[in-house]
Amino acid sequence: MPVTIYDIAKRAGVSIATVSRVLNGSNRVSDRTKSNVLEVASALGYQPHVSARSLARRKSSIVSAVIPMLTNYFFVEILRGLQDRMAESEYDLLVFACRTMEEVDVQLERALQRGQSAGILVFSSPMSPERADRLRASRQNVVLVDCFHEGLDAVTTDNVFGGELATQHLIACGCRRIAMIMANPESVPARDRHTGYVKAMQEAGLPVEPHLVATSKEVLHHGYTEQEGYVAMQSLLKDECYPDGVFATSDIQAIGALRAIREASLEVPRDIRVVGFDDILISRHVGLSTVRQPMYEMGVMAADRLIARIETREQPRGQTELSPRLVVRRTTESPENIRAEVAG
Amino acid sequence: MPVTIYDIAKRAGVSIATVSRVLNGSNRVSDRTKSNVLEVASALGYQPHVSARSLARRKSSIVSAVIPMLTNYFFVEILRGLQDRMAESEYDLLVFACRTMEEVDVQLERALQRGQSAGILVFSSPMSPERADRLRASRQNVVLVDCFHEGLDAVTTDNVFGGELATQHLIACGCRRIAMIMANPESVPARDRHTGYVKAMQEAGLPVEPHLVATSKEVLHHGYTEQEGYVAMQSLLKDECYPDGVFATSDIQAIGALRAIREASLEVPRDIRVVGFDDILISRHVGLSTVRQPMYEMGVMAADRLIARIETREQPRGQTELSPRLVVRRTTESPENIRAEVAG
DNA sequence: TTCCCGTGTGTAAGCGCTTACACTCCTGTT
DNA sequence: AACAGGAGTGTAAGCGCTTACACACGGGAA
Repeated sequence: MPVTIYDIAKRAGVSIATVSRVLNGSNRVSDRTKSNVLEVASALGYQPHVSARSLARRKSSIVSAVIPMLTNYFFVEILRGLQDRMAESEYDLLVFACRTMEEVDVQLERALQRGQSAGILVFSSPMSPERADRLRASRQNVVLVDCFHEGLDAVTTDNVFGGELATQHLIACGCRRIAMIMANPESVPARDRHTGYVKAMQEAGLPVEPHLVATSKEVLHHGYTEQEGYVAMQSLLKDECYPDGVFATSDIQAIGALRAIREASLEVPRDIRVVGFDDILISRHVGLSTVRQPMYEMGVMAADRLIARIETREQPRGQTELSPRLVVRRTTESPENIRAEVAG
Repeated sequence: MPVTIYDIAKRAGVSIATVSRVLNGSNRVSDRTKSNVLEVASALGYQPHVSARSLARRKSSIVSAVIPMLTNYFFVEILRGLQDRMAESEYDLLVFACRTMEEVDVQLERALQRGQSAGILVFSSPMSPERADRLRASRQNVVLVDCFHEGLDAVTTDNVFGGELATQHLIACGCRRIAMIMANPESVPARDRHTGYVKAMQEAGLPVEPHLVATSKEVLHHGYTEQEGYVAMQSLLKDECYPDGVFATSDIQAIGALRAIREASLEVPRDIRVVGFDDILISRHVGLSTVRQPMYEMGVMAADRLIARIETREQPRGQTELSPRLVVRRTTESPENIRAEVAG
């Protein structure tokens, strides 16, 4: 049986109240007693009982995160930011990972059923009215990450802007027939990135041709997969007048696209330039130009948001939108530069 | 303030004991009362208070997992198996992710400090005597995953056998100068895979040449990175008499190696055959031959092990070793087959 | 009828901790 | 010398739940 504050109290010759006060850093204890108690506690190897503590304090130190597609580097990175910040504030992270989008509601329900978490984070899950209602009805502290609903706290990136950045960059590289590889339009970020694409094209006076947009119908991972990128690129290449630039809604799709291009014996960036989205680990090594999402920061911000909400219940909605950043690499460099690089 | 069993009791006209009994599925309650209570409970939207419950039951429903390098698909996949199984048994998963191996001890300490978890899972962390002692001293339920220590429960794969499988396969493909790309030897699995490599080479009567083993000294991720694989392969290619087969201790390293080979204008599998380890998602698309670890199953087994230990405290050590499996893809196929495939 | 026993329910004592309130000293005023 | 007030500590009442034990009731055996 583990050591309790009673054991410490007895051994230190004080009451449990005093022990508790010392452990909680109350200043209403004499220095002598304080150091004595601390000494005994560590000698006994005392570890507070989390459940008892949160029961008495009427607050939990556990935060639940519902994460679809954890296989995705993007989420892992957010998770890291989240956890780092949460740890600083003494919160622990319960992870409810879902493989598919259908599983989201199941896991969400599990997370809500636990009740009494300090808060819940929901990642990248399109907010149907039902889902949003369910979340609000739970009366728990909720923060959305990479998804949005007015009426709920959220941390997102400006995906429209990201789409613009990518497309403008391709245009600046001299591309004129710019294609887009879209994830499943169920995904709001995918739609937003497409909006940015259209906006940039129009601003540049380029025609937006529907057959240049390859849209995934895949349900699994909302089509954010290597395979879907590969297939999409293949279909784009069928056209004898193939595109000279491609913007994919994610790096992993872009990597699939690169494979299709290579297999078609075309060369990047000479024949086709490619820009992805996210900036996952491997992109740097593959030399993929991309729009970097500040993933780690998203985690940090989400944590801050949630903590703020937990500690001061009533407060205005907080909706943070972070800006993505263009990262230029080999897949959009001008061929001369690359030759120079290889030579150098 | 949330609904408690008192509210239900009052509304249903019974005592809290009865409510509790109903909620816990005790059969010592009449059917009438039972259905009545359940009705009231759901009408009120009752959600049990986890902390109160685990305090009263003297057992927690939370399991902590300490995971280094969660960025790695391997871990995510194990986590999935783990969580699926844990969920079935009503356990929730607290995740302590570490980016570097140094962080392991920090997170481990955090996990242990929580105390009163139902159990702790430690992933892929070399068991120094101190670490093992710390774990045992905590008197908590511990299961190691992908690492080993006599005296602690563990779920591992047979890495020596995996190394043999890979090497034997390369030999069977006709390779004679077989190189190995090693992660940091700090990693026990890496060492074991190397042992398997040596074994297979010797059994085939092939010389084990030290300069054919490129060993990473990288600390981050123990060298299980694309970049380290890339660099290692480059160094192997410096030799004018370069290898005709390469076994890498992980797929991600193998992918780095493929890039180096491509950049050296050599062709896989014609000039060099490559085998990885793990079978991460992308390997299938890249066509990388590999030794598949049953990741999901590892998670499931680890969960089973831990649950067994939790529910029946004293019992013999349980150490499960799973067998990896060879997966043959393009990077080791004979060139004719590939031509056939492309044609077909 | 009396006794026994099984069934269903209530009472109350915790689980380990926090914290309001009460109390005891001790110091510094007046 | 009497007393106010603050510092330090203890007592006890919870937090929401589980569960041992007690008890009431009814039916069957004697």
